[in-house]
Amino acid sequence: MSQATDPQTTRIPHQLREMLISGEVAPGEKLSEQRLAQGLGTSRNTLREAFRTLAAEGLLIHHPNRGVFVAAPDEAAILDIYRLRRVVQRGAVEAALPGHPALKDMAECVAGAEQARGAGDWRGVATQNMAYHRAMVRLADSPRLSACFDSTMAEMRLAFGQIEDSAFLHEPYIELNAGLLRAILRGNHLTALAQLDAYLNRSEQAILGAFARMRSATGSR
Amino acid sequence: MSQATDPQTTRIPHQLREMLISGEVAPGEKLSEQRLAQGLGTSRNTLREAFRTLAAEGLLIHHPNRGVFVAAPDEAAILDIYRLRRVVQRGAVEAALPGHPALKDMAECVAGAEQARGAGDWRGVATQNMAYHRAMVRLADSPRLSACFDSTMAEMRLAFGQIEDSAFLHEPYIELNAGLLRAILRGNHLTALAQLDAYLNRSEQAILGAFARMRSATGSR
DNA sequence: CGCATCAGGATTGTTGAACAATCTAGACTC
DNA sequence: GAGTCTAGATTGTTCAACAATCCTGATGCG
Repeated sequence: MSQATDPQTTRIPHQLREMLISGEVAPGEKLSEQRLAQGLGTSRNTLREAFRTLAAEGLLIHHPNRGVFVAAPDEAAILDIYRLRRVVQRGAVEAALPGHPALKDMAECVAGAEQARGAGDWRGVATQNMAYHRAMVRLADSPRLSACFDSTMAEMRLAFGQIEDSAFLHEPYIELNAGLLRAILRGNHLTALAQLDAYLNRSEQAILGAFARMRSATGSR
Repeated sequence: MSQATDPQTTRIPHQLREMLISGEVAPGEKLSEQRLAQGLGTSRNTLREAFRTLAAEGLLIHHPNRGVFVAAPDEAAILDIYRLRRVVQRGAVEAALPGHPALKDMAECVAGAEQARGAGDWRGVATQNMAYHRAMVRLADSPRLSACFDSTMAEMRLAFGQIEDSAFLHEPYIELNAGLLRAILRGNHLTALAQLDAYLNRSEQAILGAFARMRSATGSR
């Protein structure tokens, strides 16, 4: 999957991104230049270039003179992300045209999520759910908007990495996603928007709740 | 204004960004590592790190093994940017709450634009216009959404850098901006949305028209 | 004349070493 | 126990070098 085509310049950032969204490195963790460069088989300078790319995407945080850390979105970040989602995804639904290719992608994500649920693969459900929403944003036919939304969704992955990523955080949304898609396909934008709001509110609450439980379980800060 | 605090790591990208949005380097121009590093008083490696940051923001384009170029948004990019603007700015207007601090910023931009027009400073009018719209997006209270919008607006600067940046590309919008702000302050969201659409359509057409004239004037491609 | 081929030079990609600047951790003092 | 200080580790930054790639112009052919 991740082959060496252009090598290094493109491979290292890709590889790093994979490590981040797969949870191979934990949110908040410090990434040592020396150690990581050795681990990736590259030099410090090349790795630092990749750091800049990922930092600009919001996946890494650069503290001058202190090092780079895996982003660890907190409650404020979640609120921010959902404010963004409300704006972007509402816009996408309103822009939806019948027969748009992204609608097929969304349908496939719903099917894929159901299949993953059947296999008890909650991580797969989460992945399909994210793919579903990214496909939804593609309804707006704006690569720039999609790019912005995609990196925001990658940040969400880092949020999930901090909380217990259990089933009930994903299971309820399979049905909501399916219903929302049906409303869009039916051309019923009002219903679709209402269902989108319902999804976003419920999802946001669930994540914030998980954060609250984490705070009270482990040390406060 | 641009002093050396954290030096280098933050100064070089800032300085580069200034060069880009000020038009000191032309859209499409190739940036030689050796020459630019010397000009900025830094090393190739440090400059390359800055390149990565700016490339992630969309201001520079990185062609592997060929070099980095100043982004030169074309017609497709303009269409894309305006699709994004429609989604984001509509969302911001809908989210606007009475008394929001950004409303004062918007008012100041309108005043600033009128003043610049009085002085015949069209570049100043353009700057105030952009600041106005960025303030509008701040109505949504989402730093991430604002960051996305801000870098998109920076790209617009590069678009203007390619066309004749004459008065009529900016003058008409001072009034439209003022009217739109009044509608928001009045709490009349429907009128505000209508005026926003009017602004976006007119502005988009004007830019695309300028592009068309440029194409027919200079060589096609 | 147009076009393919092919050096040669220039530029980017990438690394390793080195040193300055800064931070971090642990020892020490009071 | 709190504050201070030193030593070590890490980041910031540069340089020099070489491999890989691209670009330019010259050459030769049809």
